[in-house]
Amino acid sequence: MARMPVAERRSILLSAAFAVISRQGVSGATTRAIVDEAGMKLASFHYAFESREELLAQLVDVVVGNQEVVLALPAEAGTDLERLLELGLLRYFEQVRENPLRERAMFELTQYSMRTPSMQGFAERQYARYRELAVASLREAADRTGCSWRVPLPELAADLVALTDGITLAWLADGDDGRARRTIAFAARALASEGVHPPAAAPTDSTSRTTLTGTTPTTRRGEAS
Amino acid sequence: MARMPVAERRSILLSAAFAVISRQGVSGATTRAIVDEAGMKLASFHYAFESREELLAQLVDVVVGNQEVVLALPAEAGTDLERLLELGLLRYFEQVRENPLRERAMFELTQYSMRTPSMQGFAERQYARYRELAVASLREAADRTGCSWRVPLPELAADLVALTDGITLAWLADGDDGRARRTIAFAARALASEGVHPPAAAPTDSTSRTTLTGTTPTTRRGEAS
DNA sequence: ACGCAACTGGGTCAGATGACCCACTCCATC
DNA sequence: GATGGAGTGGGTCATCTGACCCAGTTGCGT
Repeated sequence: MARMPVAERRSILLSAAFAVISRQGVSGATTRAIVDEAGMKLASFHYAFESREELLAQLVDVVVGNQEVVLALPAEAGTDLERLLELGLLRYFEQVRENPLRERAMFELTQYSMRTPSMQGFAERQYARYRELAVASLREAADRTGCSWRVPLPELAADLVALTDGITLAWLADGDDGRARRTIAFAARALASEGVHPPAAAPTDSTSRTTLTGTTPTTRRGEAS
Repeated sequence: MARMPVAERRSILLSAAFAVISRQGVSGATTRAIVDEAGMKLASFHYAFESREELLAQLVDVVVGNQEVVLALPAEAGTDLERLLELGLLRYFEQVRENPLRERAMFELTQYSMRTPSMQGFAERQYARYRELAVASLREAADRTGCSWRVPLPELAADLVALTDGITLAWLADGDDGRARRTIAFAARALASEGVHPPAAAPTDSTSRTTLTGTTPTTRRGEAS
């Protein structure tokens, strides 16, 4: 109803589309359903976007850009690496629990793009982004606990992404909180066992294992193997 | 064209529907697309099934029943637990690689059922089935290597399912074989570290850890973590 | 051979859907 | 306060879709 710049209208439509998709799936996100969700008239849709497909393509872009969590590390200093990872995963899980529809919509969009020729590459980009975020989180977790990783970080990031995906999917399917939390404990254990423990023991390498104040020591390691 | 009993017609239509879904998604599996795939006329569809929805429901049942692999243990006796698990996961992965469309269709059906009220419970049953299969595979893997599990088997099965799901999903998204194999190695390591090693060492418990011929010792343990 | 019920073909129908159109109405600017 | 274009409303149109129908055919048991 109200007059508004195209940009804002587009953005509202994108949000509305995401909302509809999370409830009805991509195929349920018809132009009419979307404008209805947005409280607009059908004509406004084609004023803002060339076509439904164009909106979907843009939505996919926005969504990849906005993706933020794979592992949500808590602010407080955790005790050891495993516990820190577990807390991070639990926090991620809480986000999923709070907003399951969001996750469903993400899976929905991924699958849609996987079988839409013109969107080839989106799924790839999405997972690249997930791993990128995972790398950052894992690096931070190691830094904070003064650990370092035995395997290349990007590789471990892929493991983390696989675990969170699997945990999320299973939880969306059966909603079993307890199981999800137990799997998270397993995931934390598994990931932490790829880390080298911090206690001021024998420095395994020639590098002079400096302070462990939590900021500087980048803990880059094992880029081979 | 040919005359055939309803049962066979139904089964052909179900296969055709699965094929269409793997290519076009559930929403692309219109009655027309399905009968086209099956080489039938539209009327035959409604002769065999009440409605499209009924076909979809039956498909979902069939598919859950046919589900077979989560971990495909090789026939030859593996060396140690980790290696055996890795080989099993690699074999599973080969199956996925050979038939990616099948996996896509499975995810598609899962998501469809998750947001279809009348099919609530399918996703749940599907994951229950996965875990059931995983339990069997893990038990066999332990038996074969004379190991036992430190955590309850059903719990470990959930971990395995999460891992295979995550690995499969990531591979479907980016098709990176190397990464999938590296994540599989990680998964094998992680799972194996929940097993108790076989070598004739000190029996940790009072139970008289009997033979390890690979059949009888059920290796049930830790039902209480 | 014959009857009849299982099965098929080629249609119809109503509703949904994406795309699009054009007369109208605001509002900012001059 | 005139005016031009950004934005809106209420349609239309072709196509797709699920459901359904009914006159015909064909194979099987008798």
